[in-house]
Amino acid sequence: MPKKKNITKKTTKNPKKPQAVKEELLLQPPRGMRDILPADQVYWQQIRRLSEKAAADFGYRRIDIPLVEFTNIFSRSIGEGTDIIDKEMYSFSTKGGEKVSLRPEFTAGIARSYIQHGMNVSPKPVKLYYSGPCYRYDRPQEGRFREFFQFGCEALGEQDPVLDAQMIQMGWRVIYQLGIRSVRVSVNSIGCPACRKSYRSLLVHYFESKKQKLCIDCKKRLEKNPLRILDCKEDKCVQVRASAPQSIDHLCEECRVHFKELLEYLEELEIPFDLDSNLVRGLDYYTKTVFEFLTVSEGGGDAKKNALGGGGRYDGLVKMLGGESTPAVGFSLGMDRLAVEMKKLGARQYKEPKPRVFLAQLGVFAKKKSLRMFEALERSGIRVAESFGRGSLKSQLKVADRLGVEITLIIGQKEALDETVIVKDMASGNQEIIDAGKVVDEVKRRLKKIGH
RNA sequence: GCGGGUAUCGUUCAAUGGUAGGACAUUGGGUUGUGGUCCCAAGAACCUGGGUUCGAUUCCCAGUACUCGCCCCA
Repeated sequence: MPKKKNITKKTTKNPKKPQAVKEELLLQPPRGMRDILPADQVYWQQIRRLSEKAAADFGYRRIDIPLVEFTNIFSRSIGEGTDIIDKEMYSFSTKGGEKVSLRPEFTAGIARSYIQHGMNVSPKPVKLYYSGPCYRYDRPQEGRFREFFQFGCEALGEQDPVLDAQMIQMGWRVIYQLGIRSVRVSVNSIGCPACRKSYRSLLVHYFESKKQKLCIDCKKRLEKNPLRILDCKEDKCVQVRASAPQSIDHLCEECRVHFKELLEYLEELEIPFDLDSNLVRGLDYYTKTVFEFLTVSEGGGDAKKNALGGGGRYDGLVKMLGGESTPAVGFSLGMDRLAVEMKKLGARQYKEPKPRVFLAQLGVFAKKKSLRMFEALERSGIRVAESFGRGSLKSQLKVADRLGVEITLIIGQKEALDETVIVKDMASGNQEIIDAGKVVDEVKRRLKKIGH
């Protein structure tokens, strides 16, 4: 009785002012985060399978690295002045006061691991692949999330351009095999630090003279990161740079030869590529080769380019992080974008293994027997479905039917006692009673007879 | 960071200034231990906070999310 009073008091008096503001419990993850539900896994599984197969085929071995690294691992390698570092990192301090960040990409962490574990003494090149989530605090839109998944490969310790070609070959192959036939590769060379420096001053000199015609952002870029002006989508900047000096015309001899050889390899591989002198890429650590994988989709009148992945050579990165000078090259693919593209195209999906047998039971005793029967069937490699939680035979058969199984095994009270099982052929509806001990062999025989 | 659009059962669509209806899906049933079709039933929703109003899911504003585009990128 007194309880009741309390309750009414609470409910009638409180609504005016909620004292302690309860934090609202939102039944959704933070912005840019999302679940990948079973229905979509048919694409993801296909991506995982094909990409890992390609990595294995080319001799790459898996590496897993932490999701969290010290912030300066990223800021030093990717570079201050890039959007990724300046605006998009999930950075925080730990209770111990360490400044850490969720990885916005893998390459920096892999270079760190390479140095830490002394991989420089391993046979070269050290070939690694990875996949997993990355985080960038960016504005979500189609195919872009704050938590996104990358697959990628890195080859460290080899400077031969044939590795650059292999990277492009692998990335291109994965995308193509996933059914995205419209994939194109754009390649460019931004040179080594030496030739880039002189190219850079040429470029600055050029843009300086046309500064008035550049957009606001590009005026800033002119000081911070002039190469990125080549990336700008603003009309006026596009016009201004049309006659800007191009990096490939100003490569040093070594870089020029490197690039020339890469192109020859690509021709040999018959991979369709486009030279794109404006391709720069956002990260600081790139040297020489840079490339991107794009799809071209018709967006009304003009074709829209959509980046599925990219990569390049980063000969300076390992040294930047304190290791010995190590040439390296890698690429990564945006798995989310691949999935989006596959969905659009109605690309081939991973086929989930389907059960061919259903096990139905009636009554407590039979249910117990079924548990053993299920295990026996599974162990002999027969995929079995069940609905042990359901009581009526009718509803169980309904489930069996929906699953499209070929055979249903029925164990009722009587069969459980007799050590028998009813074998029902779902297509014809015919059924027959057999010895419980012979179920596995009988089912195998019948499935074989039916075939696929 | 900037602009446009959207916001109703799990999904997809309706209607409505007086608290909402269908379809698909789900669960149960159409006698006792037998599926597909069919029939019946049930559960299940107005993003959040303000404002206008006697009254708002509906109108207005803000927030948030989603979405498209810009920027950037995978």
